[in-house]
Amino acid sequence: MSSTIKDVSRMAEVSTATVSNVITGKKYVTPEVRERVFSCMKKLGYSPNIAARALKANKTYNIGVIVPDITNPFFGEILKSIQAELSRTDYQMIVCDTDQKVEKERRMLTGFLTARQVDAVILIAPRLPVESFPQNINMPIVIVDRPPFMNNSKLSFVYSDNRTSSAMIASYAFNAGYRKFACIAGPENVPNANLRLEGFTDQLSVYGIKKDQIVIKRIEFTFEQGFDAMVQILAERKSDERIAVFVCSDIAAWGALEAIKTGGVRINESIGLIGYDDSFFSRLLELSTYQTPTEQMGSIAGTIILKKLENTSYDEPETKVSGQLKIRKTI
Amino acid sequence: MSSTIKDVSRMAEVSTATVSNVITGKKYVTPEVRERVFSCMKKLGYSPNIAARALKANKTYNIGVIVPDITNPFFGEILKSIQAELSRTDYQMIVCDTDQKVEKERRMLTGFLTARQVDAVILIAPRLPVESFPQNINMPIVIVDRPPFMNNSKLSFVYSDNRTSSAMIASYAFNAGYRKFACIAGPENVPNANLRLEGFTDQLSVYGIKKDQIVIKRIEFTFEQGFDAMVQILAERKSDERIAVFVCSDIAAWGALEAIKTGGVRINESIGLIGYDDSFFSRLLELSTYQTPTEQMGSIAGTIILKKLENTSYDEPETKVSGQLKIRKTI
DNA sequence: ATGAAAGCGCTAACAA
DNA sequence: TTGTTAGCGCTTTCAT
Repeated sequence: MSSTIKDVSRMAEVSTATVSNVITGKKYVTPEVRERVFSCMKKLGYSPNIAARALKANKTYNIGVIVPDITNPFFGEILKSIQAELSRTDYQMIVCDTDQKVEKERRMLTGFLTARQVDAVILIAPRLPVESFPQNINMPIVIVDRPPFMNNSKLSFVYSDNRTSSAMIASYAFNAGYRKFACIAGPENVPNANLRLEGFTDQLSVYGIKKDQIVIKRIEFTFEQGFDAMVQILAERKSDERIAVFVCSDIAAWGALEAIKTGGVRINESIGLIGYDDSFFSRLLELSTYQTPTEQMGSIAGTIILKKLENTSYDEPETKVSGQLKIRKTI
Repeated sequence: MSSTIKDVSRMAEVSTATVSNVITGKKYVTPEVRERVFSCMKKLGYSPNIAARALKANKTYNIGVIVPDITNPFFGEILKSIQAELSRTDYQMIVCDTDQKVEKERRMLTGFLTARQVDAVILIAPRLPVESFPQNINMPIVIVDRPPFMNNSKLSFVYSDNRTSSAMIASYAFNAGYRKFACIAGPENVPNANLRLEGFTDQLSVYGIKKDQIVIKRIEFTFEQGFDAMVQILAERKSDERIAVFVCSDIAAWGALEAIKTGGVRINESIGLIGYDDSFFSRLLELSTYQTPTEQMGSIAGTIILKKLENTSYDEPETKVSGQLKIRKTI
């Protein structure tokens, strides 16, 4: 066991209150006493017990962060910039990976909301349906990378307009001369995945291309499933048909790209490929994609959560950020 | 403010001790009382205050995890399997990214060791020099992906033999017909980086190739620096010289690969490239590399830390794991 | 300017 | 079987 405030007070021959005042600096203490206390703290290797403080102040200085997949650098980048923001303060992140499972997400969120182990929560790209989102929220929550879906003063959203950007993608592909389209879309329970599909197909309909003419595959956003979906598309394709494929997540687009290479099909001639997110590695693969500003999202999320924490009346329900189309070699 | 054990006890008309016994299940309580207590807990939406428990038990159920770069999927994979292990229990991870800075690492480690905010620490690929590693360690620590460097019953190491595997790489390159070699090595304060360089050059010396004939570049393990180092190697290379380049980290190898492509040099003919780690994306780039078993390391680290936590006499100072050479297209 | 003491919410030793 | 109570380490009010 290490030393307590009592040990310090005894050694410095003052009361624990005085030691506390020295530590917090909230009350004036004569310089000599302060010096004595400091030196005793050092001698004893004293440092305050966080749990005791947390109990007293009803504040843990922990922020729960729930993320779908920590090995995906897209989320890694967001996490990093959140931490960068928090590191200016005493707050730390408790990170939980849901493995892309709604059930785990629900359990973790409920845990955070009830156990008072954290002071606030940041939810990255959550999948919990609106209707089963907790109602009685007792701490600040920031939701990153998902369009606003409910109104609650505790809640803030940091997101980008996935529909508009997906429409841009459709326009680009059409203008590049493609007339046949496919979309490898995400799970139906990921709102952004639906928005991307809708933005894409709606824009194509403007060019007279009906939704039922578009090949649509629903997958989970993984490399393997992206690969498999593309294999199917290739198999169903009439020979020499030129298709623009919008894969709604880079990690799946990498899989699709691999399938194209494996299949010996010429990229950007027979098949045009465009992803979404612009995870770091897309640059290396020269994948055309839409760049979501991860760093910006993360740092805004961090800033908002800190403001909410220090000022309960702070209110910034929605922050929209935007990225840009990155055309490289695949379309 | 949410409800406390006192509220529950009042409502159920029992003492707080009884409520506590119901919760912990450590003492027998008559079924009727127990039911009554449970129903009151539910009615009040009660859940125990973690900070109070932590204070009482002197245990936080938090484990501090310090990682060099959370956006690097190599570390992401380790984190994920640590969390998978912890998720069977009540423990959670407090994740800190050091940004590859020794100073941040030191600060975070010291923080964890003193503030009693965590019950144990997992250090992933730490850079802190042996001599400045904390001496009086008061909680279990597991060090992942760094060779054992000190003896302390609180400390355990999970690592792989970087020297031997790097020697294998040298042998492979030599046997593939290369006679000119380069090594893009890591920072001098990363022990594994040195081991990789040594394993590589020592093995080459067996084939009669002296160290001063080998082109050696020291970099920080990033994409950009890998790129730059390769640009230099290419510039210094005599035309038509065939060189095998060992880049001691995949993330830098990706940069090197990019430089080779950009430079219009033929990979695996003029330049043979081999990385280290086998981060997920290396497969996509068809980079030859050495596969470090991240999942295994993470889950072993998790298991060990849990055992140490529940059984202070548990002692498993070193666990060595091994990976395998993955020869793909770049050498 | 400093100190005494209460109390944050919980658990556990001891009593009844 | 259940209750009373002390105390974990800290902060803060109220005295002095």
